[in-house]
Amino acid sequence: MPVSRSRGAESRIAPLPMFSVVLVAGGPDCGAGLLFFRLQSGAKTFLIRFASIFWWGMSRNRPREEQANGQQGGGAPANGTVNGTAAPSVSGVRPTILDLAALCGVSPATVSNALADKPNVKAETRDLVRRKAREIGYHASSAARGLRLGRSWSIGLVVGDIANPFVPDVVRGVEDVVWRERKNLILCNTDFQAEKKTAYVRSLLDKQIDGMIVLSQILDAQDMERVAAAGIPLVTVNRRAPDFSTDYVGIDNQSGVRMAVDYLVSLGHRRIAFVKGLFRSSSADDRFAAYQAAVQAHGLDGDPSLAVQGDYSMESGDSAARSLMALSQRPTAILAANDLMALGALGALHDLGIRVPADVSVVGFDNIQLAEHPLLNLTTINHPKRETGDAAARLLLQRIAGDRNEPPRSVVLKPSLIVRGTTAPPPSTPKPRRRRPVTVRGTGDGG
Amino acid sequence: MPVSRSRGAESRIAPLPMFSVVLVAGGPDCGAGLLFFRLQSGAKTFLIRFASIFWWGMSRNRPREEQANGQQGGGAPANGTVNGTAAPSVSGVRPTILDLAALCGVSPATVSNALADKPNVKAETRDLVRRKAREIGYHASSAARGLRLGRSWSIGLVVGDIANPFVPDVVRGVEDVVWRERKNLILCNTDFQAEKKTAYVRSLLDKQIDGMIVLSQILDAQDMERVAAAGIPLVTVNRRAPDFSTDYVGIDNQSGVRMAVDYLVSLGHRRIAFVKGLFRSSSADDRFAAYQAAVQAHGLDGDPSLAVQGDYSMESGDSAARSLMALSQRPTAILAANDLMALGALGALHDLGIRVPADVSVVGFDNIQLAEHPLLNLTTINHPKRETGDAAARLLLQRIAGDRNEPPRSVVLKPSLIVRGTTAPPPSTPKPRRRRPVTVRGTGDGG
DNA sequence: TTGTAAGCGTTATCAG
DNA sequence: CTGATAACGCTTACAA
Repeated sequence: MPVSRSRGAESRIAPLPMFSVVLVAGGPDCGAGLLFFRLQSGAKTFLIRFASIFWWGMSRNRPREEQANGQQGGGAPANGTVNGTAAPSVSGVRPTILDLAALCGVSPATVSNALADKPNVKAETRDLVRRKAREIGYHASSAARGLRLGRSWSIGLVVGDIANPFVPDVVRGVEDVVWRERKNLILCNTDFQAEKKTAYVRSLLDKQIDGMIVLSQILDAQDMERVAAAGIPLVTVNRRAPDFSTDYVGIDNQSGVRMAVDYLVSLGHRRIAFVKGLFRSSSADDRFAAYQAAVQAHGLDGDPSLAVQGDYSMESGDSAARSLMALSQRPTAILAANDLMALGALGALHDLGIRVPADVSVVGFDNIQLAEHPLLNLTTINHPKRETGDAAARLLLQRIAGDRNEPPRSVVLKPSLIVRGTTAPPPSTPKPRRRRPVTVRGTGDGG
Repeated sequence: MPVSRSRGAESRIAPLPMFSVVLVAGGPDCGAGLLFFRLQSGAKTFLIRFASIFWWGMSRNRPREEQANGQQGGGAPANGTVNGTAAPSVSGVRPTILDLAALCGVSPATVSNALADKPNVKAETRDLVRRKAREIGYHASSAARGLRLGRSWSIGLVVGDIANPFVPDVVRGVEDVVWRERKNLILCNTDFQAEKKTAYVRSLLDKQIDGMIVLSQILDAQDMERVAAAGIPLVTVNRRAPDFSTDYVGIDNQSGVRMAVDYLVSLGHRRIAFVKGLFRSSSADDRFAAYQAAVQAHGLDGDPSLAVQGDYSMESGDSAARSLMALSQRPTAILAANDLMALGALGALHDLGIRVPADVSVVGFDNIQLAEHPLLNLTTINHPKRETGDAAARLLLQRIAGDRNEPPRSVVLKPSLIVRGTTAPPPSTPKPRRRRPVTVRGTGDGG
């Protein structure tokens, strides 16, 4: 079927090979004559719309059984203009609102209103539009809609390293909430590189994202300013930006660490080592400060060599443990600023033939999924990861929907102590308070 | 500074509270008089542009030192139209190409060309435009550009569960490649729910994504058709869609399983159990089929009760191991279709007091990050995860850039055996072939 | 080398 | 209740 015959169309249809022509919508039962064809040629598909012809030849609400064929012969010039005569146009297969309007015999405005469930459209019309829309598979272009409305229905999620076991759980929480509003998630993995971070932020702003969540990192001042200037709501997670106050979700690191130390002390430990997290991370600072405070509060051995620097990686936990065990006066317990380092320490101790928890106790922070594996069985502080993502997303959505001038809100989640198998009284301690049975998921120590 | 004085603007500026007015760009050294102001009121920021006034009062390329103030008094009607007189317009803070054009004293077309590095623009002009663009922080709206060009510079990544430790590594690989072309990643977490999958696909299509990667799942026929009809390149990973041939990245499951079985046999095992993956997953099928083939090839005990169903979760590995150990004739080795199940099995065996590898050997598949932890130390088949993501993204980008009619390509990655501490000769076997030196520390003592 | 103008597909406004 | 129309911000023929 040489559809490409018509005059005005040739310039757009280009050299057409053999096409199979299939009626997609329209026809006797559709109220508007033969209208939509699907052209298939190999993998390529086009949708031909005779939208304009409809306007040209027929009275608006004429019901059906029109001359159901032969129309494609009529040459016609301009295309796209909804008024006068027009040629069939070949589009990249997506029907537009104009198509749908023509198909239903209403104006595009009405289609828009009908689809948006605006009150000012007759139920009958609305149903017609909806039905036809489904029929031809119409979906509004989000580019067009975004351009018009200045929104994009997507939110940017900036993470440092998605492969860090802590991160995906948070992402999961975010996704869950965001999905409920049918917004999309744009995942930005910065590798903690300033340049990549900046570039991603720019890209997100160009995309007119509705909002942004930044996980465990800070944006530099300029980026923050850009985001603020664009009026994009921002929620920071785990790490506050200095000098900028934004909505924030975090965890009470202080009380988390405190619980761990308290628990260790209750077991009888006096020399408790700490493996610090990454430099310049506020959560790392918080946790370390809390450790120091707790040590002081309990009047423990404040030997500064008990605090060693790590970087949140398993390797750093490994080497931290080795250096601690090399100390002339070993600690009897190691508290790490995250689970990965605690697991690293566990590995090192195992290697060194030091028994856990008989010789040394180990406590982590985060409670990543594998921490509960029977062979690891790590006592740790639970960081509610999914809840974190959930809260961040909620905060963001509220901010998007609501007043942007309200003061920033914070959600600080509560950590909890999860006692597993890597903690016990220190060696040669004349049994202190009774140790809880392992595997119990209690919080706080029995005391 | 009562900027809102001018006539035509009032309808848009709305009831303005106190604003602080800051000169952003323009001024004596900018070639176009005072042009850009930033209005700040509380958290809200506006950018005021006198773009049109420029057109109205001044000759085009007039250099500088114009009447540098007092312009805002002049009432002016229409705004946005580049010709005649116009009022200052208040936009949601983003300068548009028109602003930049006016600021540079050139047409928007020239700005566009300059920014796109088109050859037909004088170097001088190009540099001017670029400089000014940076100065006022101009960035093209991707909605507008996307609308015009029908692309979006984002690619959809459909995963089942981002929290599965296998997934983030693949995502990481994808992100890495995609980022190089400055495309964004839209993360779609389907929870393996058909309905969510469909909805996400639709949403992605609405967004005019440039391409799509589907990880470890299949889209139903209708979704596949939609994607194909929209002409969106699609790469499937780990799992082929039946009836649709697409670009594909996977791993040679067969040879992976074969390697594992061969290795176990070489250690002397004859009763090798298999923990199957999720029903209806092609990779699970492949791996199970490969197991069966290998068992047959080696003439091993084909006892069907040695094959138990799992679902890729740790729990299912746990219960699989328990049921296997409850058999009257126990296997001497357990091969699991993924690491999570293998780890679950490890846990169960530990619980049951069965020594690994002394009593039973365990082999996993995937080599997730924690498998190498000294306390787990799981012998496994490495699945190159990052490379998988990398390859998928490459394939996709090539397809996007290149001819979409070329036949689909497949990349099948090679697995490799990673011998760690969970494998050894079966008990009471009069030393078979020499066992490889166990490179890493043993495991399974537990306490 | 630059400018003009026509869209891309929506939705909001306002008029019927 | 429905329709015409004007944006939204950009790119790309085509014209100058």
